[in-house]
Amino acid sequence: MTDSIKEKLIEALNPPQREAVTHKSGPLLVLAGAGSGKTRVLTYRIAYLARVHQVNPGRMLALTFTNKAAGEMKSRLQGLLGEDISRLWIGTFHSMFARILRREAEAIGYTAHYSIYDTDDSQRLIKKIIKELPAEFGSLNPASVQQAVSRYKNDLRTPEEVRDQAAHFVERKAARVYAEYCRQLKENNAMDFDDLILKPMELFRAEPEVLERYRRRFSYILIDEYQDTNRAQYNLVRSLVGEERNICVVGDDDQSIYGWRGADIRNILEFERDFEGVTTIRLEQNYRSTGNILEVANAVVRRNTGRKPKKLWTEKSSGARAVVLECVHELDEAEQIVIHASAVRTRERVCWREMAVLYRTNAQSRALEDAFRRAGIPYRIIGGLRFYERREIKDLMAYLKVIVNPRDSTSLYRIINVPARGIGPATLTRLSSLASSRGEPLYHVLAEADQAEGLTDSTAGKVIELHTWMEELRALSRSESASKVLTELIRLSRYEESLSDLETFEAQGRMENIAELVSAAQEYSERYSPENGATCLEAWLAETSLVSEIDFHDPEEDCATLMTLHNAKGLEFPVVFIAGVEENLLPIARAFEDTTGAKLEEERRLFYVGITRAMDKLFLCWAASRRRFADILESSPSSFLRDIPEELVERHSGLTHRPAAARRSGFSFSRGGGRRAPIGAAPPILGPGRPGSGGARPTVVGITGPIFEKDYGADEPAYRMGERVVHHTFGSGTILEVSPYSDDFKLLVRFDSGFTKKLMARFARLKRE
DNA sequence: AACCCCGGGCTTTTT
DNA sequence: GCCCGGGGTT
Repeated sequence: MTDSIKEKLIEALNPPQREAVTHKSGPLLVLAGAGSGKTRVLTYRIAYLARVHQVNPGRMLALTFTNKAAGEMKSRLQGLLGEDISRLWIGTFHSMFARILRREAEAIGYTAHYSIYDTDDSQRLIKKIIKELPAEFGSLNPASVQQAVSRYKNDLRTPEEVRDQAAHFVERKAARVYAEYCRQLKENNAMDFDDLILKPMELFRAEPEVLERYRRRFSYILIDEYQDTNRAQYNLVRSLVGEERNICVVGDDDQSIYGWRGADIRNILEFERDFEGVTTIRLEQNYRSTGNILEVANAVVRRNTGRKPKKLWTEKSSGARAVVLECVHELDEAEQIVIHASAVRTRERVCWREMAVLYRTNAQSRALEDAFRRAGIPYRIIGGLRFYERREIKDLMAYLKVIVNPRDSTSLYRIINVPARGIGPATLTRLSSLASSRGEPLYHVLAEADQAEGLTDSTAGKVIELHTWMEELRALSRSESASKVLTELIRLSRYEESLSDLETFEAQGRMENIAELVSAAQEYSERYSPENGATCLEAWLAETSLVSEIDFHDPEEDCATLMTLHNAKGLEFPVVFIAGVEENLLPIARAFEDTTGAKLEEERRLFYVGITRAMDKLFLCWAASRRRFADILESSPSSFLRDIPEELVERHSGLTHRPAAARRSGFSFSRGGGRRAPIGAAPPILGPGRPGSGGARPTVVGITGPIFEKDYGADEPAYRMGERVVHHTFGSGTILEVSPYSDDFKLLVRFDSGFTKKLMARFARLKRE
């Protein structure tokens, strides 16, 4: 019986993979190159331990970086282990330790209802602290202090250490803010992302028997993307490794791209020193990319020093050359990407979902997004302003945080006057001085607002009213689902009414987001099962605080994916475009400030990560100029491109044909012409290339026409530019702009009263004049 | 207390 | 070019 399972698990593996999967005990380091079957090794190893070595699944802890990676491991293990997977501890560092902290919070002076602050929440708190401190602290920038504090925490430095070691008075000031920040976090019964790693360490130090309990519990620890762990994470895990030293880490030093977040590449380079007698296994066979793509990747990363030497190889054929697209400016670049994406799709029968456009900074997404929308290509942007970071979502979540954790004054500050209910700064100051004089959290004194110094009866009444319905919601949350609490909250807070009064395009978008949040709550409430006595709302909040956009990435939907290079790690696509391969963008300008060259090497690894996402076709794009803020900057190709041997690429240059002045004359040089060639008539970009540069791009100008002159045909808008309309509150006006938006139209209307408003056609209920 | 206008800073990447 | 906060006005 066991033998057949054993056979089944190892038959699909190559020799080093098999060795990693069957390794029984003692420290194991798997250096897994891009696309070498890393996830397969991890999941098979877990299954093998459970089925062949009979390790109880409840005693294995598998840590990943993203929820997506954890989800993928779980779903693959589902097939191998069935029911047993529910007992495995698989999740991100942050979610696993958040879970442990919920159970043990009391031991370190928190309650199980603690709030989790994201970067934005932390920044708000820091900003408030800076305001409360003497005026000379006003020079501090909250965002940079937040970053510095995060860094201090990841490096395991206390506020006192930072203060005593401060080399500069700015740092001494930051240390002061850091100390106060820690104090107020605790007062708010709140933890930031870094605390989710640091507090368990504190817990284990304070309560050795708790540590012992978890150490005994996790007899096998596995870590994915080990190259991205920081010092704190490493120390935390090391404290959990038991006598048997059954720790298995899988990573690739060439894909370490989170140094700025405190990831310490030394963790992987020095693993062998830290765990004596470690077994090291290298996975160098790549199953993802064609030979050419792999050679491009190797050529780039080879330039880095301080890496473990390795060379990926493949049995696949060499495939097409990588295409270098030389563009005039970022709009041209976006157009070229659209053109080539359309051409590849027609020619190679690739669907949209098999294509990705990767870039260094989120700001680059706008031009790309516009081009995709104009061309009518379905696309999806991952990152940028993430769903849970939108204002209306954060507002509602802040209410919920206060309901779960009334000590969370930072969240209360956020929503006490949102929507406006007449509780302004003056009232807030009086309430908070009442709170501090009593040594109670702000929320507690809301009920007694009538006793606060200098508040009018009517203002105090408003405060008490707020407190009353918040208490109703609190009571509700103990027995009802998260979605019930949320819908009641929306009703009682009159949040939607405050938006719907506006009738603008923006307010409409916010209302759609709220509807989406409600359905997310409903979806969660349906699958919620009580755990550790946490209410549905608490559990939902805990989960949503730690999810990221990429976790919602639905591979079924036929959309092209646009995202940053960082977000692309761990994914693969048949066709990949990397946009903005320019000096000072990739590598980013700031990388040159670092004289050690370490930042530059990280940028190179980032480029390497991007290249190795591609399975069959790779496009590297750069533009000779790029709009940044208000002005246009000249740019030149990335020095990384020079590292790629000429015979591996094929160049498409539009530079000789495209005067830079084209930008000034409006949007595009291809607009005026009306030659309508089918998209499929693109130039033979996939055929044998012309080595060297310089060849003019044949007829590309001609084919841009139909893509950008999209006629709206069947969904012809009911409104036209220049048309005169009447709105029931704003009066008469003229339509300035009509643009499609999901299944509706966005209108820009200048009213005779002088206002210019953005409206959604469906809701504006305009009449013709 | 709410609204409006202006100026400054921002864009590196994220659990 | 956009968002936020500050300062002024209503």
